[in-house]
Order: sequence, then C-alpha cells, then structure tokens
Amino acid sequence: MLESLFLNLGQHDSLSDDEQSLLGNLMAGERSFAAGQDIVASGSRPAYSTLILDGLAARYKVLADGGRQFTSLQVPGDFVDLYAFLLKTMDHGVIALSPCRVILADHSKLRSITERAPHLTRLLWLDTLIDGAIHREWIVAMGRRSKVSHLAHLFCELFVRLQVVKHTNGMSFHLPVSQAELADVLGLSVVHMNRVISALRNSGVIAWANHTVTILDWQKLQQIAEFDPTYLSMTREPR
Amino acid sequence: MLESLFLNLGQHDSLSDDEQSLLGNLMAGERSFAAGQDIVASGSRPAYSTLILDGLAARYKVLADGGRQFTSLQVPGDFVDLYAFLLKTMDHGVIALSPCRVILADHSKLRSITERAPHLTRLLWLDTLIDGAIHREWIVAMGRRSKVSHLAHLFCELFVRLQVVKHTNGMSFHLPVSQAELADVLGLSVVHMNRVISALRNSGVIAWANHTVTILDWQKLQQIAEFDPTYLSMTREPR
DNA sequence: CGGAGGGTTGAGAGTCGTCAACGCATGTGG
DNA sequence: CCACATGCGTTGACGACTCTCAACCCTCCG
Repeated sequence: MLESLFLNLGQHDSLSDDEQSLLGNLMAGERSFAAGQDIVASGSRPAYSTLILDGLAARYKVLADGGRQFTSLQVPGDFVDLYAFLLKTMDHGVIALSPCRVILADHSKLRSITERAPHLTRLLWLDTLIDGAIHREWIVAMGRRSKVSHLAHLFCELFVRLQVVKHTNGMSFHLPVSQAELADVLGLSVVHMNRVISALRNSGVIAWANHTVTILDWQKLQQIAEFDPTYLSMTREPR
Repeated sequence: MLESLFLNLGQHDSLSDDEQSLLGNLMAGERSFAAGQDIVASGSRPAYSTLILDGLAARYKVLADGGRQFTSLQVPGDFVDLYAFLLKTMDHGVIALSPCRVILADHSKLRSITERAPHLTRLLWLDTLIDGAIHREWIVAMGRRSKVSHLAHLFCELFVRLQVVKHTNGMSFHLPVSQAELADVLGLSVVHMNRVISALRNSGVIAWANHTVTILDWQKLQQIAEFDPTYLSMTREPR
C-alpha cells in the first residue's frame, strides 16, 4: 500500500528493510476525501502529516479578493504536509482535486524517527527539500517563462514525477483538473488559460482530452519548456 | 560572530548551550565575496554549506534567452545552500548582491549532527522548511497579487526578516540592489519595475533612497501587501 | 425539458514589454 | 579644470500580452 512512498523515497537512496518497516509503522489511519474537499485546513495545527496514496491534491492560498493560487500539485507518494511536523501551523490549505485516498503519520512518531533513525530522517528531510526545489522552479516559470512555456514545463514535471510512482501510461497521464483549476496554478484568468492550452495543443506536442494528457512529442515539449530535471534529484546516491 | 544564526534559529525554539557550541564547531572557514560574484555556482556539488554573516545574497536561475530570475533573497543568519547537504547538486546559483562575508559548514559535520543531535537537526530542517514557506508566498505573490502589492509584500517580508537578526534601523533597512536586480525578483522588465516602484513611492507608504528603504506607513504597507507573517513561523515553541 | 458546469470565442480595456531617449552622478584621462 | 564614458534611474510611445465581460456551445443530469 505504501508502494508509491517507497518508490518516491527510494529513488534518491536505498531504503533498508528496517527503514521500510519503520515507515510502515509510521503510517496509520487511512482516510478518503472527495474532489473539492479540504484535506488540511489553512490555519490548523494538525498532529499528523498526510501522505497521498491515490488521487491528486494541491496546496493553495486564497487572497482577499477571492483569487486563489495553487503553490504545488501533489501526486501519490507525496507527503502533502510533512513540514507541518515542524512548522506547526498551516499557513495554507490542501485541497483534493480528485477523490483522494490518504494515510496519516503521527507527529509523535515522526519525532521518534528523528531521534532514532538519522538516515531515514535525512530522506524525509530530502523529500521536503525537493518540494522546495520544485517551488523554485515554479517561481522561475512564473517570472520569466512565457505562459506556453510554463504550461509545457508543468506537463514535463508532472510526467516525470508520475512516472517515478508508476502512474503514467505510455506517454499519457491522468490530470483530473478543470481549466479553471489549472489557471490557479499558472496565475492566469480562465479565458487566457484556455488560449494558452489551445496554443500548446495546436503546436502538436500534446493532446488533452477526458482529463488525460498525452505527450505527442517529448523532445519538442522539453524544448519549449527548457525542462531540465536536475531539480527533481532523481539520482540514487548516499544521502 | 554567529550571533545572527543564533537569532535566526533561536527565534523558533530555544537553543541549548550544547547546541550553540555544536553550531560553533560546525561553522569554519570564513570567506568574502564582492558584489556580483557567485557564492555558489549552478551545477556544482559543494562539500559544505554556506551561512551569510554579512551582506545580501540571492539564489537565481538563468534561462536560455538570458532572462534571470531570483528565487530568494538571503540575509545575515541565513543558510544559502543548506539543502545542498542532501540535494548534492546545485540546480541554481547563489550570487552576492552586496559584499558578503560568509562562513562554511562541512557536510560531513552536518551529517554527524543529524546522527547525534536530533533536536538541532530538527531546527536546521525547520530552517529549510521556512525557506519553502517563503517560496510559496512568492509564488502566490507572482501569480495573484498586483505588482505593487507584490513589491509591498517583499518589503514587509524583508523588514520582518531583517528585524529578527537586528539589521533594521527604526523603520528603515538597507537594500543594496539596483532596480534591474529587483526586476529579476518580481519577474518584470526594468522599465516597468521603475513604474511600480514609483507608484508605491507616490502612495506615500515607503521611501527609497541611497539603497535604504524606509517604511513611512507600516499599517498601510501591510494592507497593500495583505501581509500575514504566519508563514515565517516566528513563534517560539518546542519543535 | 431545463439547469448547471465546463470549454470556447470575440471585443474592448488595462497591464506590461520593448525601443529609444534623456538626466544625473561618478570616475577617468587629458 | 574640463571632456568624455559609464552605470543607473526616469520618461514617452507603441505594440504585445492578459483581463474582464459577454455570449454561445456542449454534455451531463435531474
């Protein structure tokens, strides 16, 4: 059941059997959320962190004028709020974009891992660091890429991340979001988001129907996006 | 000499004398960089992490068309590349925006801290988590705030962060950057950056001369920025 | 059959980028 | 001391990008 977590953490360094069982012991209490439901509320102080087993979720903030901005997309095998273990207070919310199955990790148990399993601690720390690296890449995309390039970059990133946890199907992956939700990722209006998507579709590098993205020309998509996966740290080495 | 580090880490939870001496032992090898010099090169695999003692630095990425985007600003007491300890390969560069005095932390020593000092490890981890929280706030600012609001938010954030390490002077702080560099923070052209700055100046909430920002109306600045410092985790509690 | 929720398209206005010019301060060499 | 170059900030004009408002389409579902 924790396969995607093992795939995710294990891609960076090997996980010992002991560590796998520590993780198995850590995760307890499965829950389900419907699309549109909050998995973690902004301002709350959860006593556990949440791992996605299945589904797509996103972190978000809402501004006074009602504008919403997603700050990350979370796929199976991702801890959506591991940092709450130390940050304590959630400064943003986490919403289920599709039906989500999650499992919880008590902060008290996480704390005991930091006391007794330094290598596993470093891997969990690393997981949050990669989160940060993705944030930085998003900042670059928002600040200096064209909107088409930004979208292409997002698709590259999602494809690679989903591939790691075996949630791709050939060159396709499931992306259960509306264009309005995607607009809240790129920081665009719905209308313009639609035009950006059309532009990328018309260039023939991707197809998108039935909530499924198909990459028709990976080479060219990478090129449009200037995608370099270094920031995802997908090399296996001692950490 | 590590006063700003102690102020920075110590604001979140108390640092024991033992931990302070561990940190003192960790940091070794002072270096200086001139404004414009790279402190850490993109693509490198440093064997140490860098703490800023004095000066202003920034993380950045450069795109193929020459466009540059800063992904963070680093002030005294900040680890600019603590994450390199686990990420291994730098996926971006770090540049000194003003003359910088830094001190280094060997990754081997950091590793031994994770093996033997769990609480200090959590505080270092926390430091990188706050980095991530700042990134998320920047993403929101880039995506959904007006440019004036974004700039106001940046000034609020810098003021609060500099206050923690005692680098403010009343309602003023030193900001040794050109408008072109600031444009690379907000993702704007130099010309438009100039107009955004003028707008904020003309609204009478800030003054900016001689590389020094003075907040004339903190209340109104916060309001324009919709600034809520929760994400900076400035409460002291067990971590 | 009617309503609701997406997706798509057009038109007009506001924001932002580019090109170009000018002002001002500093510094350098004659 | 002056002439000139350089770096940075400022301003205007115009075109490109993006937003808002509005309409229309389609599918799904009660």
